[in-house]
Formats: sequence, structure tokens, C-alpha cells
Amino acid sequence: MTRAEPADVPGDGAPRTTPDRLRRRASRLLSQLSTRSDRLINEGLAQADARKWHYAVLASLQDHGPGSQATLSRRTGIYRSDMVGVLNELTERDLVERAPDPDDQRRNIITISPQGRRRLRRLDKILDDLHDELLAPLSPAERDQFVELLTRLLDHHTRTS
Amino acid sequence: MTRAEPADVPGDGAPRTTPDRLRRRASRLLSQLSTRSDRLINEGLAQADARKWHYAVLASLQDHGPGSQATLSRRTGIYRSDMVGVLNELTERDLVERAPDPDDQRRNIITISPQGRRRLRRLDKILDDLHDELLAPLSPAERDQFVELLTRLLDHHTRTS
DNA sequence: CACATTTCAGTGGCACTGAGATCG
DNA sequence: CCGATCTCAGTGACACTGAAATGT
Repeated sequence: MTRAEPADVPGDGAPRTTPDRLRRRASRLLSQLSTRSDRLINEGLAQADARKWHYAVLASLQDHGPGSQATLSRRTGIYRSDMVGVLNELTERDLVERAPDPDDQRRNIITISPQGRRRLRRLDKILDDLHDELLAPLSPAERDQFVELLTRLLDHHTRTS
Repeated sequence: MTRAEPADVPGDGAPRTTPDRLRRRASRLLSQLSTRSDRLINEGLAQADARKWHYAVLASLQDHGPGSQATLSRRTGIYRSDMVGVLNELTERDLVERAPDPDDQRRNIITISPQGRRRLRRLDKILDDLHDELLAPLSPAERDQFVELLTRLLDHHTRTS
């Protein structure tokens, strides 16, 4: 039973190289940092009466053109069932328009409004600042590297699922 | 079908380097990847009747020695209120022991049991494999880089809050 | 018939709040 | 009285499920 294992315990002795497995697990770093990031972004956007979903939908409409709710759902990663509520909020604020598709009566076609474009520009600025805060400890090159690594990982896990 | 015209950049803005702002926002990459990662880890650990919190607590006890619930909470990042439930699950499985602190009647002192150590070794192996899957697209050097960047960001945001 | 789309009601894990009881 | 600890009840955002209604 009592094996001479890594039975090192606290306090008194010399600390080993890095028994600190907890802090090195990428999954833990990822989820903890994501929590912080989400809070930062949400609080920042809340001051402009917006949520991150608003930005995602508006940016998708601006960059890739109008689309059905299902299309938007795929483009933004927002779940189809949740897209309803997001679009309700956006139409309430007159940032997008929801009109039935004449070619396919099941669908709604969502288009961004001029107000939506204005709002998007504002949100983009806010987000630039928030990301500056989020990535503050990293140099510009490191920020690119970070985004690149995240992108490759996410791409891999979206294609293999 | 897809009659989405490539929405040319609108008259108001100069075309950015990439029109794909959505996919370059670190906050979005972070939260989406974190979701995938969490699912991967949780599903993997579920097959061993474990959750990631179990690992966090056991690893903290092994690496830093016994502690009160509040101490463990600080070390693992698990919220004080949620620690109760986690420790209930761990004591049910005889992986830790919860005993009142003779020096301070408010506290419980949590210690890892031999079974807990065995379990921790098993979970560590499982997590090694899962992280191999999580970080599959990255070279060993890139994995280190990734962990290092995450660590610096997380440290920055834990100290400045 | 199959399939896709929009919508709603609900689930479960999670970070977190608030408060009560106990104790230093 | 102040503050820390443990505990429980509850909140809110989120990803996701399941199913109904409607249409292709």
C-alpha cells in the first residue's frame, strides 16, 4: 500500500519542479479564462444595451449577407432554438428585419437595417477595446499567435464532430 | 438554395484585412473552444464516474496537502458554495475524508485517502489522453506555447480583479 | 413519405448571490 | 461586534433536447 510514490506533501521541503498539474491542464486554463473573458465582454456590452449574440448576428449579416434563421444559426454558432429570442431582441431594437421568404414559406429572411449597421460599428469599437483589455499581457505577435492556435483547435474540433 | 450574395463591403467602411471578424475575435474563439473542451473532458471523465471537479480537488490535496474547504475552494477555483456538493460526492466514494479541525471548530479538514490517490492516478491518465485529443492539431512546442499564453492571460485577469 | 424550418417548453451544468448558523 | 467558515436555497446565462406546427 504505502508506496514511495510522489508522496511529497506541503510546506516544509523544497518545492519540486512543478507538481502543479492543475495549473497546467489546458482544459482548466481554457474554461477559467473563458469564464473571465465572457464576463468581461458581457459587462462591456451591457453598457451599450447589447449582448455578444447581438454582435455575432449583426456581424454575420454585414459580412455574409442576409440569411434565414437556420443559416444564421450555423454561421454564428448560436443554437437554432435560441436564435428566436436573439432575433426578437434585435427586431425590437429595429436593428434587423425579419421577413418571410417568398421562395420558401418555412423561412424568415433576416436583413440588417441601417440602424443595425450603425450599432455594429459601435459594438466593433467597444469590442476592440475589450479585447485590448483581454489580451493586455500579450504582444501583438503573441496575440496573433494566440488567435491562430485557437482557430486551429476550434476548426479541428468542429470538423471532427 | 443559397442565394446569399457576397455582401460587398458597405460604402461606409474601408475593407478590413479580413471581413471575417467573427472568427477572429479571441473572446468568441475562447468560449466556443471552451465549450468543446468541457464536453470532451466531461464525457471522458463520466466514463470513470468522475467529474472534472473531482480531479481538481484530488490533485490539489495530493500536490498541496490537506486543507479546509475554503482553502480548497481557493486552490481549485471551485466556488465555496459548490465545494460542499463536490466533497459530498468524494466522501461518498471514500476518496477523501472530511474531519473537523480540532484547532478551529468552524473548519473541516479534508484529506485524500489511499483510494483517492489511486483514483487520481487513473484520472491523470485519462486526462492525458483527453488532452492529447484536445490539442491534437498542435505540435508539442505549440502546446507549450498555448499553455503558456493561457497561463499568462489567466494570471493577469485573476490578479487584476 | 422524408426532411427542413421556426418556435416553445424544458433540462442540466455552471458560476455566483444571499442568508443563516457556528465559531474565533 | 467583526469576520471567517460551512451550508443551503435560489438565480441567471448558456448549450442543448424534444416536440409541435408548418411547409417543401
